[in-house]
Amino acid sequence: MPILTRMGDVFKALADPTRRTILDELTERDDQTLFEICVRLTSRHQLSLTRQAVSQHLAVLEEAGLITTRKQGRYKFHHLDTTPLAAIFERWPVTRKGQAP
Amino acid sequence: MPILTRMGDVFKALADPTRRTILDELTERDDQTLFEICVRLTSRHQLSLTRQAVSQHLAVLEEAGLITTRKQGRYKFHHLDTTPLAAIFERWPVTRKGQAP
DNA sequence: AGGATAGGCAAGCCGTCACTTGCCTGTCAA
DNA sequence: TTGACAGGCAAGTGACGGCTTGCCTATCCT
Repeated sequence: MPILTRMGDVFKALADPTRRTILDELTERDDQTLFEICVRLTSRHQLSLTRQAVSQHLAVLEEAGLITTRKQGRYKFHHLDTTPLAAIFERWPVTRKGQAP
Repeated sequence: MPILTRMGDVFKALADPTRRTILDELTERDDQTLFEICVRLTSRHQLSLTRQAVSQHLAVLEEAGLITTRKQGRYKFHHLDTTPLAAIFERWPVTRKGQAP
């Protein structure tokens, strides 16, 4: 798994609303397993998805560098990593009101 | 054209590499017309696209609130607006090294 | 050992999206 | 006023993405 992820992968990963919800879930509670994420997606976000669907979403997020995984026994924990998002602001600086043009 | 744009529209707009290149082009030189953007996409980014293709891309970007348009005679100028990007960081704070956990 | 649990692999379906093609509207200059 | 220029609308096509289904591997607990 390459440390340097392509910028397009980050945007592609963020393009799907389910994947954004997964990031929300990991923001609130980090280092969850695949099944934990499945359960919380259905119980808290009214999303009924197959385990494989969530697994594929997690693969996309990992390829984008937005999450890292850690295997421990038969469990695989998913850790949120928001550092790739910083590249967005370096590319297009956000102009807030009161800033110099 | 609503001022409040859906968050999903922003990510959908950023998902396409051509649209990201258009944002780059407007970052470097703001308030360009459709034809100017077409020319600069082909001459500076080796992208050969139809005028309609670029027009549709601009429509997506405008719907996402990332660009605003201003009609003047038969010209239509496109102005970059990066303020919708700020919502990304408010949603998932970027943790840089040296920050408190 | 053996069943239950956590996860992976691969093929197939269907909707969405990017792009093209063709034609139409509005504006400016000679 | 007529042609050239800037842009818009709409239908059609091909490819990619999200999701499912079915089956397989690995780890843990009696």
